[in-house]
Amino acid sequence: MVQKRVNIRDVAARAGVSVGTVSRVINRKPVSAETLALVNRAMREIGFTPSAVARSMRTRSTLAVGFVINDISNMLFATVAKAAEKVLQEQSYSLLIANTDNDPGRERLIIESLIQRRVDGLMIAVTDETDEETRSLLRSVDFPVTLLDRQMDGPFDSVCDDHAPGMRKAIRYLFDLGHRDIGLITGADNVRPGRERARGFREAFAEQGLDVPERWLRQGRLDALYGYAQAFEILSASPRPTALVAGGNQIFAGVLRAIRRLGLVLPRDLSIISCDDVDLTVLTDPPVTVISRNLDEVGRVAAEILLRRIRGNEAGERYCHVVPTELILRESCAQVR
Amino acid sequence: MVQKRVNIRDVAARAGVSVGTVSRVINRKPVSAETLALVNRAMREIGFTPSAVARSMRTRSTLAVGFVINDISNMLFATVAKAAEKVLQEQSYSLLIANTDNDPGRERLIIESLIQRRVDGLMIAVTDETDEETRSLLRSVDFPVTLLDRQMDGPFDSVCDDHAPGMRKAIRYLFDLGHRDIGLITGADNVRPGRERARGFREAFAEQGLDVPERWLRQGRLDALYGYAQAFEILSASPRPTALVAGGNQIFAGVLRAIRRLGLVLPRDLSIISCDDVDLTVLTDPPVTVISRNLDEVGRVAAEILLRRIRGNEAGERYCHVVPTELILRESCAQVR
DNA sequence: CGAATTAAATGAAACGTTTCAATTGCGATC
DNA sequence: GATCGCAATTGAAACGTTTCATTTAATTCG
Repeated sequence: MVQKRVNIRDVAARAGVSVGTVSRVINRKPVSAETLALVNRAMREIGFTPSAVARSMRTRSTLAVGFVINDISNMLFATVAKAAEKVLQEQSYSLLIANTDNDPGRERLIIESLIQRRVDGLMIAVTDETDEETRSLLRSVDFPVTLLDRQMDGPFDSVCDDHAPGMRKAIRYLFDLGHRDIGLITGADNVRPGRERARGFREAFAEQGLDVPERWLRQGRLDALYGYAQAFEILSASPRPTALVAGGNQIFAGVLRAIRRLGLVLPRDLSIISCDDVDLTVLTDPPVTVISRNLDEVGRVAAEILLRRIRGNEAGERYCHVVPTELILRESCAQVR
Repeated sequence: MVQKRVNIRDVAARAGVSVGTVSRVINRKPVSAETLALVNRAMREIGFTPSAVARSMRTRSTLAVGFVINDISNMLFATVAKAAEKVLQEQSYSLLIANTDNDPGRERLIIESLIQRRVDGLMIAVTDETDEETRSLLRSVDFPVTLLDRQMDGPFDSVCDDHAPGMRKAIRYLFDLGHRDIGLITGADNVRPGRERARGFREAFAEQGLDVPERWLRQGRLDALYGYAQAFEILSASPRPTALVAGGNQIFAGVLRAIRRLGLVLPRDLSIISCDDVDLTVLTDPPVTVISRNLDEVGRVAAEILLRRIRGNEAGERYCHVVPTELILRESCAQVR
C-alpha cells in the first residue's frame, strides 16, 4: 500500500557497509574517503532522506521549538516570528507556530500538544499572566520556556519591551505641549503591555504632581473593536480630552475609525499618540507620533536566549532582557490653545 | 543526567497491566472499566505524557503539516494561516510554519527539512512558479501538496483567488468614470497574483478595443519599496495617468507614500484602486476602493482539501478551487473631468 | 618479525510507541 | 464435564535512527 520508505539499512546494504557507517556519513563524522563516496552514491541512487522522527526518537531532541502567540493576526507577530525563525533556522531548528486566539483553554491544549511533540523549547506570549492553570502547566514542562513580553513567576526567561518608560516619555511630551486632559486606551492588567502602559501613564502624572484622569484611562482589550468603542465614548464626551493615546497598534486602528466617524480633524481637534510604528501610523494623514519598539530584537534575543538554554541546559538564573522603546515624533500632536 | 522520562512501560508496571493495554487506553480503544481506571490513575500518579515522536515513528504519521510562505510579514498571511490552523487543529494536526523570504534557496532548504520531518502534507505559496528545482523537489515528495494562490504543473491541488476577473471589474469601473490612462503596479509573471492581475488589466482594455497602456503597466515585485519606486516614477511623469491600480496590499503602502510625497490629493488629482481590504485602505483618507478577496476561505479550503487528500490517500484528479474577488467601492475614484 | 598502536568499520541495543497474533479466563452450551 | 465462543489482555516485533563496546585492518616501532 504505502510504498516502503527507504531507510538507512537499505543504504547500508546497497553500499556494502554497516548501518553505523551510514549513520556516521549522515552526521558528517569522519569516515574514509572511499566509504564516504560509496555511501553518498548509494543514498543518491535509492533516494534516501533520513527521518527526523527516528532521529528524534533516539536522540531525544526534536530540533523544534514552539512559538505560541495569543493573536496571530496582529501584524507585529510576524516581525517577531521572522526574527526568531532566522536565528533558529541557522541552527536547523524549526518553528511550530500556534495561535491561541486569546482563549486560555485553547492555549492549554496547544501547550499540551507541544509537550507531547517533545519540542526542545517554547516561546510564548500567554493570553493571561494571572491564569493559574496555564502557569502551573508551564512550570511543569521539562524544556526551557521564554516569555514574549510577559511576566510570570516561575523558571522562565523573558524578553520584554520597555513600555512604561516609553509611555512616560509620551505623556511628558504631551505635557510640554500643554495637554493635561489626556486619555489612554489599552489592554487590561493581566497582560504586560496593558499593565505597563497604564503604569507609565499614571507615573507620568504623579511625577508632575497631577491627578491621574481616571475616567479617561480605559483598560480592557488590545483589539480594534475595543479601541473603537472606547474612543468613540471618550471623544463624544464634552468636554473631551485634548489628547488621546492608543495603547496598542490594533487599538489605534479602532481609534482612527472613531475619529473619522466623529469627523475630528487631527491635530487641530485632538492630539494623538499610538504605539508601534506600523504602516498605518506613517501613512495616515497626518502621520502619527508613536512609541516604537524594536520587535526584531525581541524575536532575535528571545530565540538566542532559548537556544542557549537548550544547549547549555543551564539551570542558572533567569534572564529578563528589556528592549527599549523610542518616541518618534510626527505631526499628530499640537500645542493646546 | 537528563532525568529519564516516564514511558508507557512505567505506566504498565505501575498499573500492573501490559504495555498493549496502556496503549489501548491512550488511544481510547475499549478496555474494561476497572482497567481503564487503574491505568488512568497510574498515568496521573507518575505524570505520563505519551510521546508523539514515538507514536509517529510507529504509525508513520506525524499529524503535522507544513505551511510555507514566501513572505510572512505580509499581513494577509495571518488570515490564511489562522483559518487553516483552525481546521487542522480540530483534527489534531499541527502547523509547521516557515518563511522563505522570497529566497528560492531557502525555500528548498525548508522543503527538504519538512521532508525529513515527515510532515503529512504541505501548503505552500512558492516564491517562483517557474523555478525548476523547486518544482521537481515538490514533485518528488510523497505527501500531498496544496498550492496557495499558485499554479504549477504537477500532482498538486490548489486554492486560488480570482484575480483577473477582479481586475477586469476594477478597470471597467474606471472606464465608466471616464478614465483611459490607467496604471498598474504589480508582481512579475512568475507568480500567480502578479500574472493574473496583469492579464485582467490587459483583457479589460482588449474588451473595449483600447490599446493597453504598456508604459504604465509595471510588473516587478509585490513589496512596498517597489510600489513606492514605480508609483513615484509614474506619477512624476507628465502627463501622468488619471488612475492607478496598486496590485497588492504592500504595493499600495508604497504607492500611498509616493502620493503623499508628491502632494497629490485623492481623488481630485488621481483615482486609486488597491487590492485586499486591509486597515490601511479603509482608514486612509479618502477610503480606498479595493478588489477584495476572502482569505479566510483560502486558508480553510486549502486545509480541507489537504486533509481529505491525507485521509483518503486518493490519487484522484487535482482540485483547483477558485475563490471569487469582489470590488468594494469607496471614495478614492472620481469621474475624470 | 612480533607486538603495540591507531584508524576504520561493525553490529547489537536502545529510544517509546502501536499492532497483531496468541493466550487467558469465564460463562454458556451440548 | 468437556467444548465452544467471546471479550479482555498479553507480549513480542517493528518503526528508523544513534551510540558504543568490539572487532578488524593497517601501520609503526623496537
